[in-house]
Amino acid sequence: MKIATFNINGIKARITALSDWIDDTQPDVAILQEIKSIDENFPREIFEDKGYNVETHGQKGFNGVAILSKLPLEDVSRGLPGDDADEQARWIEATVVGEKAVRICGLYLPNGNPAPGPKYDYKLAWMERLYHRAQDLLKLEEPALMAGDYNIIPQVEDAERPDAWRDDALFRLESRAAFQRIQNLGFTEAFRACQPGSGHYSFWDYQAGAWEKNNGIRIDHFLLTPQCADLLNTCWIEADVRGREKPSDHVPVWVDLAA
DNA sequence: ATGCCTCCCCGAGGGAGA
Repeated sequence: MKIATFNINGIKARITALSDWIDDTQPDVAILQEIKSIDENFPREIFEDKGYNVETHGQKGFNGVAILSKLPLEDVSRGLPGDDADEQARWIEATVVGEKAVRICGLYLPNGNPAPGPKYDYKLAWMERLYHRAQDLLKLEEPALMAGDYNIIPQVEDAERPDAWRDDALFRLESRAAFQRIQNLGFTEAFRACQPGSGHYSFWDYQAGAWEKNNGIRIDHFLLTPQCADLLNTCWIEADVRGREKPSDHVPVWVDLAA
């Protein structure tokens, strides 16, 4: 089962690029972030016509997540538990049943800048809720993954210019510690399990020729439960998508599971 | 980089992103 996570930076602006990418790569499951659309305006029929089931959790103007799947999406749940007052659409989960059942959680973790400040407090509080959801997922002892735009640069080798990010919400020690703390529960970070070394990025800013200079960061991740990690064949970043016509500023990250 | 683009809201210019 080939599963991709992709922050598309607006479904309206990315319909053509996303549609072409789906046609070319044929993911079994595509986990999307920043659809920037309410559910009613998401062009679901474009993807249904390609054979995908579509589940969205959108809101007006920004944020918004979705899952596309060739296999049925079962037991769909929207919103990260732990704060009923949180109105931001950043979490969706569903079960996909192939050779094995896999619980798929799609997430768009808050950016958190400027840090410190209320937006950074929201990021850390959201990560605390994520920690608790991760704990509950582990208790099921089943294949499950949490994938998406984490807005976390895990290590210095995940940025071309780490010094420029030192005090940024994506790289501050508190942010990285919160991400590591979730992994320490027993999750496998799929890309690092497959590929050591520096220079592998999933985001390049639109500004100042970041793509041309390869001034990127790696912030889109897969975390796998032990039962899911046992199924991991490979994980890779499809970086060349960033150089295509009218690209998102993120590129797809993939896992191939024996499921 | 105190944002050099891009996206959204709409139908001008501001908020948000990372």
